[in-house]
Formats: sequence, C-alpha cells, structure tokens
Amino acid sequence: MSLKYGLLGLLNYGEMTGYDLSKVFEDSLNHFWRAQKSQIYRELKDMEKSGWVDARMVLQSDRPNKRIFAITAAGREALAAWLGQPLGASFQQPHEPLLLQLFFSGALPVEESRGQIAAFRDYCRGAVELLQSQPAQAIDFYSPEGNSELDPLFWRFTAEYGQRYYQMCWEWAESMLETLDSL
Amino acid sequence: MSLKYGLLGLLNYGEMTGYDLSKVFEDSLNHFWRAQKSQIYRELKDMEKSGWVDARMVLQSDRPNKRIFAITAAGREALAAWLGQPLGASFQQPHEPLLLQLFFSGALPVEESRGQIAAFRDYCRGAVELLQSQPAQAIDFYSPEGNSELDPLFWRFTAEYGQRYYQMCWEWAESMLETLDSL
DNA sequence: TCTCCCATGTAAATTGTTACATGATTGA
DNA sequence: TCAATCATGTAACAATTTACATGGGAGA
Repeated sequence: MSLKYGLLGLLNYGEMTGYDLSKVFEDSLNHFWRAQKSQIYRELKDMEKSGWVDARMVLQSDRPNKRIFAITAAGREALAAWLGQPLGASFQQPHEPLLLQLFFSGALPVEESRGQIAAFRDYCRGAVELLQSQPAQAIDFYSPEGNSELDPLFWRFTAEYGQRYYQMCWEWAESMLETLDSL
Repeated sequence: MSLKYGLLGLLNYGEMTGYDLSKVFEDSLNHFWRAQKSQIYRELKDMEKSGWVDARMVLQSDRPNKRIFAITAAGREALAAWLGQPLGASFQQPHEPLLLQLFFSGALPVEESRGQIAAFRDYCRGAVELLQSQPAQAIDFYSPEGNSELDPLFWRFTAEYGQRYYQMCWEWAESMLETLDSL
C-alpha cells in the first residue's frame, strides 16, 4: 500500500520514468524501503488506471522509448490525504527474522551464539561508521529538486533514523556479549 | 521462509496444535513477528508434506477435534541448520512505512508535522514505560518448558531489543522536535 | 443473552521477490 | 571486448493479510 504513495511522493517532485523511479528508490529510499522494478511498473499501471498519474510516450532513436509519468490532481489529493494521517498509522510492529533466530538460539552451543552475535556487532559498527563518514550525500545532490525548502530537513530525519538504528543494534549486541561473557 | 523455522522452534519445546501455536505467537513473539492462523495452518501442511512435523488426531466430544503436531528428526535437523547460519543472514534492511511518510512530509505545514511527531514520541514513550513496568512476564511463565536452561536468556535478549528500539525511536522523535522548534 | 474461547481450515487479495526477455550505446 | 547503463515490461512464485465459514461450551 505504502509503495503507491512513495511513488506519488517522488512524482510530486517532478515527472519521471519507471526507470528513474527505481533509481531514486535505490539512491535515496534504500535505507528504509526497497522496490523492485517489476513492482514499480505494476503499481504505475494501477495508478494510471485509478487516475493518480498520467503517462506520455517519448520516442527515442538512440535509446529505448520511454513513458514519462506525472502526478495528477487526484494523485496530489491522495498523497496529501496519506501525509495528513498520523504517523502512528504508518507505524508497523517490527518483523525481524533475526530476532526469531535469536529467540531459539538457546538450542545452540553458547560459543556459537557468541560468535554470531559478535559478527553482527561488527556489521552494525561498520554500518554506523559508514553512515557517519559519508553523511547522506544523496540529500545534497537532490536538494535543488525539492519543491519545498523543508524537504531536505525531513530527508535528513530519515537518514538519522538509520544511524540511530544501527547504533542501537550495536549497543544491544555489545550488551548481549557482556551478558554471555559473565556466565 | 522464517515462519517455518519459528514454528519448528516452538514445536521443539513441545507438541502443540495449530491453535496453540498461534496463541504462543501472539503471546511471546508478537514483538517481532506476527503470524495469521491461516498462514500457520498452511505452513504446517507444507511441513507435514516435507516430513518436518508429524500430526496425530485427537477426537474430542465437548470441543472440536484437534491435530497435535510434533517435530520430527528431520525437522530438528532443519531447525539446527537454520540456527547455525550467521545472524547476518537473517538480518533485513528496515522496511518502514513511517519513514516513507516522514520523507515526504516537507509538503505538509510544519505545525502539522510537529504534531504528528509529538504524537509518535508519546506513543514510543508509552511503549518504553509499559515494557519497563511489566518486564516480560511471558518469559517467566514459559520458563519451565524450555528444554535448555539458556532459552530464557535469549528470550530476554529479544525482549530487550524491543525496549531499546522504542527508546531509540523516542529519542529520535525528541531530537526531531528540537530541530523543528529551533527553526 | 452475549461474548469469548476452543479449533479447524478455505479463498481471495495484496505485496514482495526472482527470473526472464530484448537490444543499442557508452566507457574502461 | 566486456560490463554497465538506459528502458520497458511479463511471468511465476513466495509471503502476508483479510475475510469467510462453522459450531459447541463456559462464564459474565
């Protein structure tokens, strides 16, 4: 459901092809959402049918022809309605295979669990360090395109979530290791 | 994919009906995984076919008949193989509709975003306080059933993740509010 | 009397992933 | 010469959610 609104949100910055949309997803939204090309094209078709977007064909000779999508008035309304609802409505309980695995790890030799958790800690530490060293270049890159001067602010908020998240996981892993070592 | 192993993990504690499994999911795994009854029955059927679980019928007169599922040797092997793989293999990039909504919230009046974020902060604070006040009663309730004395330890780890997660969200929300107020 | 618990499932819709198919151009 | 980029999609599959269907017994 949210993917439709994500696409609407991007098209609200400017018209784009399905290919462009999938690039922007990879570049900018990748920290908290991934979308397959096949899914994007499917949703675009749906939204065209429901009148949220319009498409126009552009013939090209050197490259494949393309269809450029633009948000319609109805699409803007739908986007605004979605943005207006409380954030809590978009909040989802975590769905973490990692926690599922950990939950049952009592069946494993402690040393093995210890190794697994240590590797996870290293992974999280790496992610934190990466995010700190190259802080959200994509934001500065896209900044001029935003149609509200507030946009980059909110983009930064989401980037900060990512940092805090990995930081939290790192600390959590450290605390588990301490507990295991004190056994 | 993980759901199968979650069910195996539970059946490894003792035999159960599909109904029991769905209860335990609600009671104990709800913080990081939800499973619909329909999904549970389907996976059980699959796993029966692949020989990971056995079912026996119990006829009842006052209540509906039931099918009690037990893990097989092959099921235990599959579970062990899954538990043995690195935690990182189970790690998933966050997939947060909330962040998607926030990402595009530059299109909203700041006051409205402020209100939404404040409500989210209150929600997270409430969750942290709830988790601190009644710390994981389910763990103590189920403890005797665990077949490894390590089980409650790992159960607690997953519960702690939940607390840390909501704590992190709370702090993140606070920091966004500060930023918005300093505009 | 009404709701909740027990207990099993089917059916359909939605959402997400993986693989397949095509084909010219550009840069290393 | 080889891989990557641009650009569109289809098909099949896997996972998840929601709704439907049934029906007795227990407790408020």
